[in-house]
Amino acid sequence: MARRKLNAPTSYDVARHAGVSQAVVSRAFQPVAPISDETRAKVLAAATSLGYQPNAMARSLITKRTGLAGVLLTEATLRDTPDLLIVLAQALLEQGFQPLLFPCTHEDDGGTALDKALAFGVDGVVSGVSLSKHDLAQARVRQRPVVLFNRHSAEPDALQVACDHASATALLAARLYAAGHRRFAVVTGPADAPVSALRVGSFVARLTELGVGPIQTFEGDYHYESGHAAAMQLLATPPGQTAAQRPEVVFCANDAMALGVLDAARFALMLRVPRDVSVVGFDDIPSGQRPAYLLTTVRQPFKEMAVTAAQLFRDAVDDTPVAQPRVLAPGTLIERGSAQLFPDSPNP
Amino acid sequence: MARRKLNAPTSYDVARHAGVSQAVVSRAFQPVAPISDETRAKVLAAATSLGYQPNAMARSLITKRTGLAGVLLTEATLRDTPDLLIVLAQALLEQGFQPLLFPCTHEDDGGTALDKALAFGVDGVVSGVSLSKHDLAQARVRQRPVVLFNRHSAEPDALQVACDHASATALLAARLYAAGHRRFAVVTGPADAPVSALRVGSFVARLTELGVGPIQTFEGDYHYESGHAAAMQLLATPPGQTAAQRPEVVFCANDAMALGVLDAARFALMLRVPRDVSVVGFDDIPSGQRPAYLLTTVRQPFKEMAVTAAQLFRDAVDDTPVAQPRVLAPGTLIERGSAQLFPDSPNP
DNA sequence: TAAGAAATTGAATTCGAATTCATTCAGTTC
DNA sequence: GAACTGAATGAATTCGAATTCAATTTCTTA
Repeated sequence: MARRKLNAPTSYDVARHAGVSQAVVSRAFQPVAPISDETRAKVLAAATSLGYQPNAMARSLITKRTGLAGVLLTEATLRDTPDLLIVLAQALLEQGFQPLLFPCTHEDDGGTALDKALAFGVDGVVSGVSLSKHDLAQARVRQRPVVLFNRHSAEPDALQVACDHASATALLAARLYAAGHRRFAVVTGPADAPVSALRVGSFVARLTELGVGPIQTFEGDYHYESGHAAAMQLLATPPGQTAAQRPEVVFCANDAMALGVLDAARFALMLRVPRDVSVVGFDDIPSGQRPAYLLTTVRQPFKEMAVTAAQLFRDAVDDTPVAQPRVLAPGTLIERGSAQLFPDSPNP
Repeated sequence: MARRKLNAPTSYDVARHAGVSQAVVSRAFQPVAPISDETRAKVLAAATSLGYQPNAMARSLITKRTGLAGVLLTEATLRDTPDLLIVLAQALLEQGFQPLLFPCTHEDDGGTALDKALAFGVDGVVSGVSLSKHDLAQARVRQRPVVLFNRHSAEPDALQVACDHASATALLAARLYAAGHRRFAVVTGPADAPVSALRVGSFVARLTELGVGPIQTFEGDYHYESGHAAAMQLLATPPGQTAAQRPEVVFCANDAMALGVLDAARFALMLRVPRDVSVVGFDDIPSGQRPAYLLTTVRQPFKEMAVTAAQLFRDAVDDTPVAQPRVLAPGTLIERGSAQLFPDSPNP
């Protein structure tokens, strides 16, 4: 590899310029170090006049710190909830870490991404994709903390921040049942999506507890289109069937699919929502909030979750003992117009 | 700073394990280097058995390469067009660079972000925010190439990939004029947004050429809400005015605002779109494609732009001379249902 | 078979900042 | 004024891999 010259001044250049030793230049750039105020001022002046910035690689080589936070997220997450990346990046930045992004096409790309992140020397990782026991062990050996974001690990001392999907959807199920609904359908995310399993699993479990019979299931892929397809299959009234067999409620593992269901119901199947069918999603993405949709859904407190995750991350990187290694943030049911949530409204 | 121990094996450990010198270990990890196949195999075997990965910092220190690409994007871009980040990240990854994200709250945060990126030792930067001549000069001195993405610089040899906003909106203006429209309004992005200036400027210029009189302007901020507010002001028929003075067309600098205009027109002002008013946006975001909106808009070829930008980036980092330092990608008018684009449909 | 070319190898050096440790100097204390 | 304390400083070392260059081995070729 051809050696290329960089015109960046080094600490020696600054030292010469300021008439001090290289060690003093290094000390001038540390927040607390044995150096007099006047010397530091002199050095800093020389540094700015030369346009000097400490070389990150040389520094990291000795401090074992890069100031980088590996951020592992699925492309689905990036696409559907871009706000998450924004608030997470902001929160990490606030704690002094620069986010190094590892977009994962599949849920099981986490291990590869983690390896790459460790190879880049990240101080730790915030992972919104699943990681195996083995992956986590590897990070642990390397002394790199991992904060799981909306993902779970059996390791007892794993750091994790998640929305309490299960409680929220159990509550939702109870609410819908209390409103008089008895025929339910669910649209799941991909089979390997842990969050979808949690949301749908708890929803179905609660309904089963309540004595609701078989629940139709459609396996989607988190995308709008699969929600649309799901509705066409679940809500169409085939010849020989009556509307009385149509599900009264379609619960979707995320908002993107719920919007697909809504559009299919309204524009393709000519159903009235929520009179003919109630549709509920999960996430509270912006487009669901618009008058064209008014989607009833569950909101995840991303901002708070991101801030918590970043704090956990920093504490773990600093080896500060953390009081609460697992944080569950409550989801909030957002009642808008796409679902009948009260028993008084007559049901067809 | 307390020195922390990392349990990662070094090249010396591998060397001892394989019975060779450290230099040979180093060579075993380079694609082309003076080393025999059997030695390399032996070293690689020892390396995997120890779980060795070359230390990125030590390597960068000497090669002056980190494999990092600084990615500067505004939060508005991240939020409104999350696909851009995904395709850009993928394209950079394909060229062997890991994206280091610098989210910018304001358009003029670019300089700060660039400084930080250089301090982290990125091999170069892809910037979706404006950078001053001074910023670009600094990157140049440090030998770090900058690829401007949908941003412009007066520097003759600046690398840039952009959508041809101006041509697309000029064409759009002509199409709308030809369809018989004469009363126009525009909703701009923030005053300091260069892309908005380009889109709206060219749209207005073309209309002016065609002899269209004064065009109402509303300064938005790229968000849905400001589009909604714009519509309430531009499209409401105040007492003493007639609908004949209402704009026939509202062109918005991006889709997010156009959706706000659409919703306000339909749900707040009870206007029929496109019969009462035509609404056009720019970007082609997913929600505009849905049956609930069917927004007529201009699509940017993000995928192609991202791939081109990543190739430019790699060539620049490798000092490969680039044939075409400035690439303009054409925007495509996507005709859906929110605008009357043909003269034959009668105008009120 | 000897001389020369080509391919491998390893010892030593390098990258640039942080840190250790010995040294110097100013300021106290008795 | 001697002995001591604490703060500031600089020379030397360190981090871990890549590279240089001289040394060695192997392969050609006349």
